Amino acid sequence: MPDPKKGNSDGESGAGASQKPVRLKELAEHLDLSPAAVSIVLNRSPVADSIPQATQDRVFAAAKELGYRPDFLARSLRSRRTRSIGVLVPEISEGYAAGVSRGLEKHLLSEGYFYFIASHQSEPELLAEGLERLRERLVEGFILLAAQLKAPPPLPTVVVSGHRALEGVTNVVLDQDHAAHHALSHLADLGHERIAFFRGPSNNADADDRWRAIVDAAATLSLEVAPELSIQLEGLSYGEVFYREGYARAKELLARGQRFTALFAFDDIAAVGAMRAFFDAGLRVPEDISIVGFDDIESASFLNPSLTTVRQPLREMGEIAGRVLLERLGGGETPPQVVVKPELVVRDSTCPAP
Amino acid sequence: MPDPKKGNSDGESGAGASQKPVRLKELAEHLDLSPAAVSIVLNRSPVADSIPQATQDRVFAAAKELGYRPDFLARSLRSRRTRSIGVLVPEISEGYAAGVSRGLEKHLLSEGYFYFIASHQSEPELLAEGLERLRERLVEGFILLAAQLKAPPPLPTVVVSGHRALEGVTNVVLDQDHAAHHALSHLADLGHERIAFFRGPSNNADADDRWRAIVDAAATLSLEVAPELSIQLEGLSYGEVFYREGYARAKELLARGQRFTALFAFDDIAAVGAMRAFFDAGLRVPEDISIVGFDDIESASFLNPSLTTVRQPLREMGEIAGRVLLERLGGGETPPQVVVKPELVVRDSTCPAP
DNA sequence: CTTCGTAACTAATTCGATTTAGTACTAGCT
DNA sequence: AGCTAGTACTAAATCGAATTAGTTACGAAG
Repeated sequence: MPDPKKGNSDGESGAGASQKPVRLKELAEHLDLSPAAVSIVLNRSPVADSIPQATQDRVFAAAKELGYRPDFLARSLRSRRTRSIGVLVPEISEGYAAGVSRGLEKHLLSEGYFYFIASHQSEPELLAEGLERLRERLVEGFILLAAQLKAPPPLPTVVVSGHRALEGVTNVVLDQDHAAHHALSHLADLGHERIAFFRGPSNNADADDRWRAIVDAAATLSLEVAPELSIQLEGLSYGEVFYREGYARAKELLARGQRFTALFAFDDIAAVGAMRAFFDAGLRVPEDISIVGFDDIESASFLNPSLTTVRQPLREMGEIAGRVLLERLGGGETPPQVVVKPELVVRDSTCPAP
Repeated sequence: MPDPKKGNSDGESGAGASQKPVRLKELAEHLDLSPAAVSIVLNRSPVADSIPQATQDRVFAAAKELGYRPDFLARSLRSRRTRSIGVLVPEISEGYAAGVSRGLEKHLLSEGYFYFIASHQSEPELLAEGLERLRERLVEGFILLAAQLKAPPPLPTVVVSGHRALEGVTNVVLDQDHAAHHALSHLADLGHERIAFFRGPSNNADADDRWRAIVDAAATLSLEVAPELSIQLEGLSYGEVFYREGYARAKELLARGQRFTALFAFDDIAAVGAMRAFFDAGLRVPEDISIVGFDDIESASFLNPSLTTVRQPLREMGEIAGRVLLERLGGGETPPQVVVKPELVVRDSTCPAP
């Protein structure tokens, strides 16, 4: 006799009712076939060639009718493929990471990959722990943002803004030399000679390379990088806001009492903070001080004044990271490095030196 | 004779070498015990009481020595628990979603949960598909941001900014009435009578509720909500920037030629866009037009002028979402709604009406 | 001296799909 | 008739751990 569970002969009851999923075995019984046969058909495995089309059609029809979905865990356990990747970002927040993250989805989702995300706060221990925990979950690869890896990770990895060549790792990096040259020659053209610099925090993957590029470019342009105008930004403790750091360091810069007519900030966020500090000190931007940022975050063109900045194609870098990792996972070879080009976006925060 | 693979008798070779993981079976053989016994000890299952402490110590020591990590898939397949949750946000980007996302990690990671994240672009079909794909991956629950659910999802769910009461769903919402009242009474106190409004896009979960709250609050304060000053923001197509929408709608507002002295924008991003439009039209903020935003995004206090806004405790809302979901998953009861309070942050974008 | 109880385990099943090695049957060829 | 070659499948092993139902050995109680 029929037991008193709610009868649902339709497999696909629209409402989000949580009826228990159909299993391969049940589907097979329904079809009067073995689970093996059904699996073979559904996965279009090579052996399926010998199975007549009529049967195959029956199988697909029944699978659809009963709403069969292979169990992800069982399948992954067997195939050792999870179609998942792990993403570690410095901080889930505005600015840089947000820009890159937007690009990640593009290729991944359409290929059936999902990603776990977590933050590493620019701390090596957190990064290492994140890698380990994600590996336990059998992700197939990593995408890391602004991470300073010491050793090659155990899985295919793409690092956005990674400057160390490591076995099995593809670095997606901006051409920092071009970037620095663009920014500084723009300032030089405007007649700026006393230029202040925000140097990136030591725990930032781009900081050293960008600084080196700045020093090189300055030399080429016969500009001075004055130590008394160079400010080292500090990394943030968890949850702090980087705008504040730009603000504080700009105040410090002003307190030094040194004359300068322009600031090249490490990134847009710090630039915005600095701009605020200059306003608070009664200075005008750009009339008294020109500011060049870095990144071209979404808000950059809407600020007051709008921000002249070196544009990193953040979103594109995210897309590249996703695509390159997929290629790797698909067995393709990938280069140790992909270099993307920056672009100087001149807006209203720069003008000729006073 | 030993085969020519690199000998590693130490289980824990520091470098990220990808030696194949130790299995329960191997560990058991090493210990000269059955896999069952080892499993029982390691999981501290009740039956372990009858196993002498000495043996237990041996097991733990050996597990550590060999670097044994239970296979996540095998374990999950058996236990039907994945310690994963699914997060769907409107867009991985600056502003609202970034703020909330920052709060999510707090409780989840420390409890061993990771989350998949994907965007739903405020489109019901993408949301539904995301839910389905994530469910296939056997996430244990969902956290949704600004999602408009039609039907209750099949798993424990927390919706941040969800205004529909649904079975099994906890909504974390802002008290929109307080928010509207704060903002409008601030403007009323400053003598503003002709106030323009940006109404949220129809695909935004907060839009209707907030608009209703605004209309109610205006009535209470005897303020007029003039149709000719009310502008409907449009939802965005994939990848667009919301600043631009604020900018465009503000231009449209100006083009109507109606006098107004203040704007209450749907959110900070739209407010920033509008501010830019006003500047471009030769208007001053706040002297000619006061602006009140909504959210208090990270940059709000660093803008020029800094933005008066209704603060949503975004990060806290994220934390709450994570905590509440964990409680649910742990078997606890959770309320259908958690209401958080807004706060008016008065900065420099508002001043007495001209 | 048998029986019971318990300590200390182990064997076997289960989770749900994939995959390899077979098997039964038919058709064709000599 | 006997043999091969397909065709259309199925049975059983596998992935790696968790769990239930036993099993063995030993000491104590009757």
